[in-house]
Amino acid sequence: MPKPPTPPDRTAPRRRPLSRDRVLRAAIRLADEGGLESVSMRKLGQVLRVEAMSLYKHVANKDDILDGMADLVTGDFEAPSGDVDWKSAIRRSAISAHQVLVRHPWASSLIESRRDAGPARLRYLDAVIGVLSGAGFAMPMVLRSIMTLDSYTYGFALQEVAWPFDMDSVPEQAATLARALPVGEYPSFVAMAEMVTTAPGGVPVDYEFGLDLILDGLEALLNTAGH
Amino acid sequence: MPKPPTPPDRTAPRRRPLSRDRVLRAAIRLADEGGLESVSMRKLGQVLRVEAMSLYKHVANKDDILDGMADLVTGDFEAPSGDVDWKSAIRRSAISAHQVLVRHPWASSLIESRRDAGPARLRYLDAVIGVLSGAGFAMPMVLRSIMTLDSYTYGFALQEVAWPFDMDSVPEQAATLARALPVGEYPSFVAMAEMVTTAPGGVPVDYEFGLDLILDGLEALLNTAGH
DNA sequence: ACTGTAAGCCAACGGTGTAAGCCTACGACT
DNA sequence: AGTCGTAGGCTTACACCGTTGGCTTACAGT
Repeated sequence: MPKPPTPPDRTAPRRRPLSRDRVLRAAIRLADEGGLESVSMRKLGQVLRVEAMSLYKHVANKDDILDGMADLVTGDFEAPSGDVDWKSAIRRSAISAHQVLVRHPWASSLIESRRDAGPARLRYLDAVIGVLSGAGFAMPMVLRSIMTLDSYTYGFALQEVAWPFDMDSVPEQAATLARALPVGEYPSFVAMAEMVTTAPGGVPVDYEFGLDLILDGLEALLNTAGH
Repeated sequence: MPKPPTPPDRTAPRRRPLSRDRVLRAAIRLADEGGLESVSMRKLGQVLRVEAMSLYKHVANKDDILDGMADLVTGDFEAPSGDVDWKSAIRRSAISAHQVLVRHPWASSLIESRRDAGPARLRYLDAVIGVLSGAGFAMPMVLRSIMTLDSYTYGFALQEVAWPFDMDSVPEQAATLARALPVGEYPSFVAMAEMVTTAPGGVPVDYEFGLDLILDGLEALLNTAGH
């Protein structure tokens, strides 16, 4: 009788083994639900139905987990394609990155604060560098462009997720905020808050505004440099 | 004999009393030296020669301390002046903010992640809003401009302080980094690294590049809107 | 002189990351 | 078939963390 590799012992539920990838994905799920500070070794072990210390067989330490999480979500960024003009390629990939970052509110600060870039980040950076230098930017300019674009993207996502009110019910919340302020102390700020409360088309907080501002500026620099 | 309000008992060294401000400044000093994660109630009490629990007489909890730290460094930002043209006023204040942020490497992520703005931040925002709307920007545009400028500034500082190598000895470090990469895997990235190692005038990572890019873009929008 | 309160101290609880060691089942090799 | 190395779990323990609650002291005001 060809016994299966493991006897089907019903008492031992035969859970599938841990792996670095399984740990990282569980960590990401935890962070998505309860924020970065709610991912701890013990809670992680709990959702994986394993003792906390067992995680260390698949992961160096918690910092390694954070590195892995950062690189995993970076892997979801859509790398710029070399098939279209540089501007729309970069635009498209930047928007995709921004979407990923708001989907994982904890990711922006995490990625930016990691010391060494993981393979996914390297691959993404490599693609961006390739597109920009292929478009005619000199290397120092490529570096500056990337710094500018990345700073804006991560900074925007960071501000967005820390925004005091969720984007849907802005008006009433901004109103109560304005009421809580010492009267007359911040007149311009209050005027701004009032605009936010009464804007007909909703609040104009769109990532693409600054993105296009930067991209147009870069394009202008590219043209005048080669004029 | 007119006894002083407290008898000069030499055995009790008569340390000067705690205060919220003293706690916050000690916390900032701790963070400057050892990073944000080295700010703990116990260490804080230690440098203030006080038991950890005594801090709670002057501070609600640790989050309150973090809020206070964020607002204290925000108070060091130079608010834009209304006496010069809007562009150089904003430019000046943005550069000052950036300088403060690199002086306190932990501050960028902290300020951006705080939910409610403190008084210093409100005052700064109020001044910026005043200058921009005074320059002729419509309110929605003011909001967009601030979002863009702030995102860039905080994002840049964040990237800058997490930069793998300290800015002085870049070349050799970039060289070893490039050597550590799987050969041929990231060709554009390696080319970039080589540029960095051999750039004659140092690495062109300047905050002002992106800043001027954004400011020029805003200026152009202002002019075409009123054409 | 009494008394209320402000501001320090102390002990303890539940949480964190992780070092060290143990145990057991599996795969490979003789 | 028997042995053994090891991968992958578990257990214990330690040092540190933020914070609750209660205690004590010293000073200010009546």
